[in-house]
Amino acid sequence: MTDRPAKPQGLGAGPITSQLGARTPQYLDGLNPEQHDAIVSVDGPLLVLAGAGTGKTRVLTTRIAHILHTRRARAHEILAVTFTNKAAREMKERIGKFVGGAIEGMPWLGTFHSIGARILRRHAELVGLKSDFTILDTDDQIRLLKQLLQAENVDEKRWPARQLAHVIDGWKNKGLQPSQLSEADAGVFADGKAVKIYQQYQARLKVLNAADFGDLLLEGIRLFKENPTVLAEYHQRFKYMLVDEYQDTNVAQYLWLRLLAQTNEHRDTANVCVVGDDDQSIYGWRGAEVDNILRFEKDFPGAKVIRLERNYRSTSKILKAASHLIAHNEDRLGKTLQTDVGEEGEPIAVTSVWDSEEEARNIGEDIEQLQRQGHKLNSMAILVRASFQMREFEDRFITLGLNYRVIGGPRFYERKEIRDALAYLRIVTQPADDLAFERIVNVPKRGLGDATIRLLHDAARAANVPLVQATRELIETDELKPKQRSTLRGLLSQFDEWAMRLQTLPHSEVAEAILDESGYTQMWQNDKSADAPGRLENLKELIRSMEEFETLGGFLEHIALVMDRDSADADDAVSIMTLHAAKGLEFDTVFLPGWEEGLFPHQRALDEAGKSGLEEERRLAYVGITRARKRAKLSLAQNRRIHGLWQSAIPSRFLDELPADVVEVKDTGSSYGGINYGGRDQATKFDRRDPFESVYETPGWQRAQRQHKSRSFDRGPTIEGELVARSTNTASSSRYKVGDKVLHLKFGEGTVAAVDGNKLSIDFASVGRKKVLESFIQKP
DNA sequence: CTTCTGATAATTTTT
DNA sequence: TTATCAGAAG
Repeated sequence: MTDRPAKPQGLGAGPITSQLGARTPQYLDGLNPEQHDAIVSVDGPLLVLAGAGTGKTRVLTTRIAHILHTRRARAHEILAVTFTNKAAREMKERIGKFVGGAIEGMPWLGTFHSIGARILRRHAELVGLKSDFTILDTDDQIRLLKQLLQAENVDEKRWPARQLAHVIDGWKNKGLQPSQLSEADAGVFADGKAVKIYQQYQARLKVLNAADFGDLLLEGIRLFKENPTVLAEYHQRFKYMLVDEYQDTNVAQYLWLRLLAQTNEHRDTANVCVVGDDDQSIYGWRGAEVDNILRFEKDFPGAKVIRLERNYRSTSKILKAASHLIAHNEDRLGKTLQTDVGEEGEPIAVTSVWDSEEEARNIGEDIEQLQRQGHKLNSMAILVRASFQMREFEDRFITLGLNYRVIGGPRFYERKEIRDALAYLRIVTQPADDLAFERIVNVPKRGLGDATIRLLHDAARAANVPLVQATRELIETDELKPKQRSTLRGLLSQFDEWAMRLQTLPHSEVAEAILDESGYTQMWQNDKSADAPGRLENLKELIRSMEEFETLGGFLEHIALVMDRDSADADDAVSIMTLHAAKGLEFDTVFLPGWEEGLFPHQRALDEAGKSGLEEERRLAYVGITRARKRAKLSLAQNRRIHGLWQSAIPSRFLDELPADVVEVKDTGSSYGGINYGGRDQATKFDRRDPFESVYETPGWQRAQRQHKSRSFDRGPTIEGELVARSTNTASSSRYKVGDKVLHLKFGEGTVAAVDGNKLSIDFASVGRKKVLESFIQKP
């Protein structure tokens, strides 16, 4: 019996019942042919190329509903991976609607990391861990690496632990264990010691019974490779696999998936469906390989490819602008989005303003105006390239009394007080957790300083036991001074006491007691600083959220892996977030500020990844514009304060890449010059010049010239035929010397008082001494 | 051992 | 501009 409908459209079927095939299921109503095809093609490998706003999530969730409905597999036999918790949650909700609320049955729907952790815990002993291992976050990671660097006598100034963490993360993203690295891979870090320390780091993690984010996948790969029977178990379990945002997978994730999707004697076809959009790949810096999506057909021979190109979100003008922009990228599979909205809509507005303050003011006014016209704040969003841009908007909105909400700011669990509290919980449940112990031994202050800690460390290392164990032994000796000894003894007995209480009492209750009895709460109550009350509030919130979890372990897992922050969705508020955070969302009106060279495209992306970096930035721009349903409003500031210093900026090259006929340029009175579109007139491409001045004397031009010259000497990543403005110019020495008379755009005339590389101290006639960047001054 | 001070550095995106 | 860190003084 087949339930596959003959036609895409359903026949107005009634509610979904568990009876098979009686009618065309309702969930297949209202789909376009491609979507329908993507949903019902459940057997064999399938690649769905889903452009922005083409109903990707709908396809994914409906597909799962379809598999369930047709009884091809049961809920626990479907593996569905997403990148973010948000996406996972959304999918759960939507599937829940199809299936009628019984979502309990989708245990294998989640992020790569949460599913990786889940699998790893079941077989932890096979990779040298215990099933209750701790998941370390970046902070822990860095502190651990710091210790290892110290032990290796590496100069931390020159080779910061943070940087090493990046290097190691990079390896892990590529699926590389220390043993798979050769001398040649060591790179320059700390004179090639990186591999050695990576090895030590991994060993240390095992001792600590801990895994970092990368391990959740990397150790999973090792587990599957070394234990074919375990892998076979999952082969049997997962009848269908689905992957969201496939363009964002890194090598490790790819390997992990491929192991699970392997064909073998038990199955000759992999029912794996991946959904993605190469034009929305924006996580290359995190190790994502667009290649994965580009070579899917090779990996899975006979794979079916379906393109979703009908956009149900944006007006044709918005879509045209976005398509035109992204067409400048060379590395893409190529799609042609067509609008289904049937509305031309408003043109893309581009506003040039004097500085970032004015930008915030303008956008604030626009928002108020829209609000007066009856638009909800919830339907508007400001998407920035870098999080520091957010502050200006927040400031402005506070003075305006405009409701806003910041999405994806500092995560709840990254706050100091939360991490401290968690460390207490961790050390109680997990006595081997040295990192947690170190974090809280002297918080609040107990008179246990460096000297004492070092002693504990030495003892622990000598005996090769965790710190807590070493401490237990040390307090029985005279190694410690009496005062410290009794303090430590007291602390340890508290640990024991709390651990005991956890056996019988509810964990949230014990947690509260821990925070009180340790003096941690008191510490913040005594703190007179402005943010102390907020921190206490956060601690309360922490305890409250613990109540939702059955076990403490479950709660700790949630904290480690889930970035969920309760956002008060109920209020009407403008959203402020980064472009990265905006992926997958949509708004009627989208404000895109800061379209300036150096900020967007971001200088670092250009410096570090050259052309591919530029293309990724362009995809980011594409993502930004395609978030808009009805209105996209771009803006750029001619001056921006980067860190204390004013920098002048030139318009983003992306502005030149927009089709002139759907763009409407606005220029506020306070700026001079204008912007030029279409890029036909090269002389005015970076057009922000004083009308009385030659083009070739503008700072932007001069800077570009200088960069252009200096670049022929170093072989840093460059972009052919593009003039790349760099904000800093570390290599060359200054063109100026003390006593030179100079001219600065904002500060006017002045005299050079000191030269420090490319930074100059200048005494200005009008504003006194200021530090400025050489690139922003000129000879009068 | 703690606290204060001054200096210095660093500013993208995140599971 | 801001946060963080090291060093010196208490």
